[in-house]
Amino acid sequence: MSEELNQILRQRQQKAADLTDLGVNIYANDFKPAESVRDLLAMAEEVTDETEPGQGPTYTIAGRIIALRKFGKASFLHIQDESGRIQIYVKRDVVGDDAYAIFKKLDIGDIAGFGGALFRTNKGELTLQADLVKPLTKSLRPLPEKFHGLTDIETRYRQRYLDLIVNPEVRETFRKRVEIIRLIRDFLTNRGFMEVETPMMQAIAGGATAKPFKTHHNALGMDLYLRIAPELYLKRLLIGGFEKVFEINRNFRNEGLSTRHNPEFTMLEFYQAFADYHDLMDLTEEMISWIASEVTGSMVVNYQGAEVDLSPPWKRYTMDEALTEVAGIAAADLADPQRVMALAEKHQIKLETEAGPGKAKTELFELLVEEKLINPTFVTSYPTEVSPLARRNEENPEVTDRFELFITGREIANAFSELNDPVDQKKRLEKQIAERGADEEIFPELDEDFIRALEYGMPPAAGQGIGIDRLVMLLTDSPSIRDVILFPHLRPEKSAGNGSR
RNA sequence: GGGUCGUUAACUCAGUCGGUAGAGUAUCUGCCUUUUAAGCAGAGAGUCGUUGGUUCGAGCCCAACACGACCCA
Repeated sequence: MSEELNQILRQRQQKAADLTDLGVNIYANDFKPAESVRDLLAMAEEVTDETEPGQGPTYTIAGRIIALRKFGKASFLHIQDESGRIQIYVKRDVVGDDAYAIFKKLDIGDIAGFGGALFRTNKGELTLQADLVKPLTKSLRPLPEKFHGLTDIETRYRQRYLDLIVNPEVRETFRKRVEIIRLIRDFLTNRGFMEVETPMMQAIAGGATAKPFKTHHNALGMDLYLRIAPELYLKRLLIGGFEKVFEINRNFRNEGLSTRHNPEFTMLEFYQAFADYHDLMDLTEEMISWIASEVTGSMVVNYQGAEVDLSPPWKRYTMDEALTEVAGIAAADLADPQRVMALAEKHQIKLETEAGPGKAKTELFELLVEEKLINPTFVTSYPTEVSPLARRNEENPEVTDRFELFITGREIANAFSELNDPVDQKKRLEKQIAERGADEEIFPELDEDFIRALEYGMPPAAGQGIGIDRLVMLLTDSPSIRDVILFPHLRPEKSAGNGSR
């Protein structure tokens, strides 16, 4: 359907022209509301059934018309601003014939300002009786239906502005997201952490194992990569003498999309000198349970029908314990590298030829244990083989002083006591690169400057990453990561503009 | 990358066996000064995702493609 043939759009444009003919600026910006809807709702107690319409103090508010019931010579409407919605009563006798003629050209979706006093209707609803009507912005497109609203998922993601206008719970989710991030800042700042910004564009995409996005700097004539992690830069700051640093920002990974993955996602990473991974488990427990109670009012949250208890202390397993207790694998099998490899084969896990028992064990864990960890669970003692940046355990160098945190079967955080031995670090990164084979996820270049920095001496430290999007999903009961990202990635639609699907 | 499901009016959805494209909301017209999913009466509104095929005839059957959702890798 072409634009000019669409009846509704045509009618709206006609009304806009009619308003212009009546001398109305349909995109005026000369009305400053003195109150918000919230301010008016706060007056509720002062307004009784006996309050005479048109009497009492007057207020001015502005917002979008979201419901409209017109009679011949009077109308009721609801407007919505950022703080809420309130009913407005417009009477021709009160505003006058000319203003009422203008008012009658307004539609659901238009933005307007109103002034007047509060009263209560026969049904007791707090209502502003307008003595002033000021059109502010003409809407040329109809809003989605009032009763069923907007439910089409694709339209909700592509036209998030519409989703936000008509679905209050969506606004609430994104308010909570902002609140969660603010609370994280408060929590860490209050503990002496310093928020920093490190490069999003990096010449060598390090700090994680993932495929990067590639871009190009024209003036320097060089390729750059969007970062897959800020880790190696934050560690440079530890070396520089900042002892507690954190960064909340986007990481980019050139991989598939799912309900748990978006190509750009928000990550908190923080590093603390003279701390180890046990300190970070304590801190994480405290931080996430506190945020949950601040945001949801409780440490017990409901996620997609499952009850999740975030009150500390949280369960702590080594990976072997988790495999034994959750997946029922005998401890003796886990102690024997050959039996571990056999178990992996039995579960049809495909491994690279270079992969050893550490990798096999981790794959078994992901397959058999991960999704069963509903309540928060720290899993420690990750194999050194799969942890190239983590410090080896003093008693058992085959594993690292590392943990991952799982809630509702999903990885929420990853942390470790940092490896600060430049010789071991260089060896492990070189080994990873040498063995990468066809694995494009491993960046083929060693970050020599990072090794050089380590050679100056990095204080013993622990560091952690927390996936903010997944944390927000948990605390807002959202089933998909796209529900907590304002503008999630979608393929371009063929033609925007006429609401086509 | 594979599988399943979906795409019909601005929105939410029906559409039987292949035989004239339907409803509610929204919109328009008339009446209506305390309504709130306002009401009553009437009207208009469609490239049935796209392209091809089968057929006398396709929203419906077949194929490819596009976009999306979910599951799997």
